[in-house]
Formats: sequence, C-alpha cells, structure tokens
Amino acid sequence: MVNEMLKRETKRAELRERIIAAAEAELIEKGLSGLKARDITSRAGCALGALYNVFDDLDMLVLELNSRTLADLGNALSSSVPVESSSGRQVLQALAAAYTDFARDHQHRWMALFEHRLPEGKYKPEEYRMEQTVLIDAIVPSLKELWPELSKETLAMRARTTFAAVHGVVLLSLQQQFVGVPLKELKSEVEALVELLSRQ
Amino acid sequence: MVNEMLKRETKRAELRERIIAAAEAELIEKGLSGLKARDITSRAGCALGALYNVFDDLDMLVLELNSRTLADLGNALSSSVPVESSSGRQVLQALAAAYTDFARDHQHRWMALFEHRLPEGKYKPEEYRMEQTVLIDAIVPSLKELWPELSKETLAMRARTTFAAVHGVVLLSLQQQFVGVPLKELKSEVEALVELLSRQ
DNA sequence: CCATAAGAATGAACGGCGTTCAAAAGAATG
DNA sequence: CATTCTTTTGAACGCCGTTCATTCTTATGG
Repeated sequence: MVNEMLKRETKRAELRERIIAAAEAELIEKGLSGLKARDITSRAGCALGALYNVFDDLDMLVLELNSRTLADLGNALSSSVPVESSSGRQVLQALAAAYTDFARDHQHRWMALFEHRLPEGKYKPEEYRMEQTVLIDAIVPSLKELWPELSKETLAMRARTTFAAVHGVVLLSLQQQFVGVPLKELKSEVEALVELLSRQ
Repeated sequence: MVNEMLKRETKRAELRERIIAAAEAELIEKGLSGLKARDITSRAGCALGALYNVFDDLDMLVLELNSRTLADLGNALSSSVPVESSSGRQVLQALAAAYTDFARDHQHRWMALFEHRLPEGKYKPEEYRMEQTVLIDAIVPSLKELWPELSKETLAMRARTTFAAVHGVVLLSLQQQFVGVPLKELKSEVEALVELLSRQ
C-alpha cells in the first residue's frame, strides 16, 4: 500500500534527522575530534549499525553537518549586511564582523568546517563544494565597488584572498594555541585588517 | 665506570634520534593523520614499546617534530630578509614569500604545526610556546618602521594580525579544499595582500 | 671475575575506535 | 496466514595508542 510505503520512507527520514540532531549536539559539546559513532547512536536512541544504514560512513555524516553549518553561516552573513546604499567598506566590515561572531558563537561547528578531512583518495561531492562559494560570492560586489577597474577574474581572486585573510586571524585567535590575537582584541583587529584591505 | 654510563646515555640518545628521524620521514610522506606508532618504530628498527620509553606518548613526539619544524621555518624566514637598508615593506614581502615557500615545500610538516591538538586538559609546555613567538617577532621591526607612531602593544597586536592574515591565505590555498586561492596564484595574491597591509 | 642489582627492550594484550555482517525482527504481498 | 523482502541489531573484526610482565643488557660490590 502507498500509505505503508510512505511510512517506511518517513521512518527512515526521521531516523536520519534524529542521528543528525544527535551528531550535531555531540559536535557542539565535544568538537569534531570528540564525535564518536557509539555516542551519536546512543544519543539518537538507535543501534550502532543504524548509522551505517543511513550514511555511508562517519565522514558523510560530518559532511551533512558541515552543510548545515555552512547554510547557517551563509544566513548569518546575509542578514548582517547593513541597509542598502552603504559603502563597500561598510559591507565588508559587516561581513567580517558577522563571520567573527559566528565563529566565536559556534566554535566547534565552525571549526569542523576546516578541520574535517576526507581520507586519501576520497573527495567531497561537487554539491558540497558549491555551497562553500557562497562565502566568497558575498564579498565580490563590495570589492567591485571599491575597485571597479579590476577584472572579474582578479576580483574573484581578491575575494578569496580577503576571506582567507580574515579567516586566518579568526582561526589563530580562536584556536588559542599558537600566536593568535587574544580573544579580547579579535574584533578590533579584524576591523583594522578589513580597514586596510578596503583602502583605495 | 664512566665509559659505560656514557654508553647507556648515548644509546638512549641515538634511539631517540632514530625514532625522531623515522617519525619525521613518516610525517613528510603521510602527513600528521598518517603518523602511526607501529610504522614509526618499525621504520626506526625498534620495538613498539621503545617509543614509550623515550616519549611519554605520541603527542610529545609530535611536539618534538613541530619544534624542529619551527626552528627550520625560523631559519628560512631569517635568511630570507634582504640585505640591510631595505624598506619595511620589502622585508615584509620577503618574509611572506619565504613563509609561503616553506609551507609549499614542507607541506605536511608545516600543516602539522597547526593540525596537532593536545587532548582536553593537556597543554603545551611553555618552552614550545616560546619558540612560536619567533614568527611574530620577525615582523614587528618592519611594522614599527612603517608606523612609528604606534605603541609597542599595538604593534605586537598588529604583527599577530599580519601574520595570521598571510597564514590564512596560504592555509586555505594549500588545503586545496574550501575556497582557497588556486596554487598558481598563491604567491601573487600573498604579495598583493602584503602590499595592502604595508600601505601607509 | 662473578653475583646481583638496576635499567632497558620487547611484543602480547587491553580497551576504544570505525565498520561489517549474519541473524533476528518487522513490513509487504498474494 | 504464509511467504518474501527490508530493516534493524549488536557481536565481532581489524586497526589504533598505550601498558606491563617478561626477558635481556648493563653496572656495581665483594
């Protein structure tokens, strides 16, 4: 019957969501290196093997978590840009500040975006790669406004560089090890950096 | 006898060096995540347990490897600064270029500096933390030349930010995943970034 | 020079991990 | 209700870092 078939797919989807929710909770609490299949499944209230009925392996589950984090991050960035008719510099400052806030407020989820590596020979699906470009695309318009003479290609490159520079400052600061900016000064240093990067 | 005592310590030191050399070779070939106690000891020609007679655990061995990488990196940076009486901008460009080259040419060793994390509750020895500051200290004089009016504290902060910005661009580019600058353009983008960062 | 104590080297064994898979339980069908 | 097909389950496997009783090596005192 159609009804029962629907029930089957629904149950499967519900299990999938339960596992994802449990995994996300574990990620938030313990970070990527603390994510264990047994902890996830016991939190989700299912057997260990159930995880492998829904996902190929843990890596694919992490990719799903990272997808969601990227979406949230994208939304945080979008909703941070000030009202229309603000300067490119102002938009860049807003984006950088929102990025810094997101990283600080969702540290483990944000860190997982960069810590996670696929084993030798396996590559992330094209779909996932696409989602990532949102971060870059948000920057391009402001850069174009600041340097209208630059080519599309150069702008795309400069956007990656701008993102990576801000990212580096936030990363080393939040990692707290290594020579990073102290957390107290992080926001002001990011602001100073973006100021330099948006000077014409 | 004194001679025999020396022999014991010498043997111990030799074993330590053999293990470090083997571990470094493994690190270069396979990266931090591919570093396994059994591979290291079989490459060093000793028993599995021998590693734990010389090091508390694998983390301490990695810390030793990272110490050496930091020393090599420090030397690479030092010997990159152009002849005396060059501008602060030129020195910064040389440092950034040397950093980029080192990261590219010693990718796995360089990456291990940032990928390695101690388990919850354990912290890196003060000694190791000190070694890291060499990277920052190399930048301060050039920044001071560019902005003599800034306080010592602000300069120290700005040096960390400058380093982290360059680091971020190199990191995302070499990781090749995520939205990094393509390897081909890495050096020119780092140059463009440093140019912006050293504009007065 | 030997007896004995101290130190170092060894690798089997342990617990924890991701992953698999034969078996059990459940759902669909005629 | 019997039968076939799916799904779920958790014991078991292989790999990992780490430990430790045992064996082998070196140093010491008589």
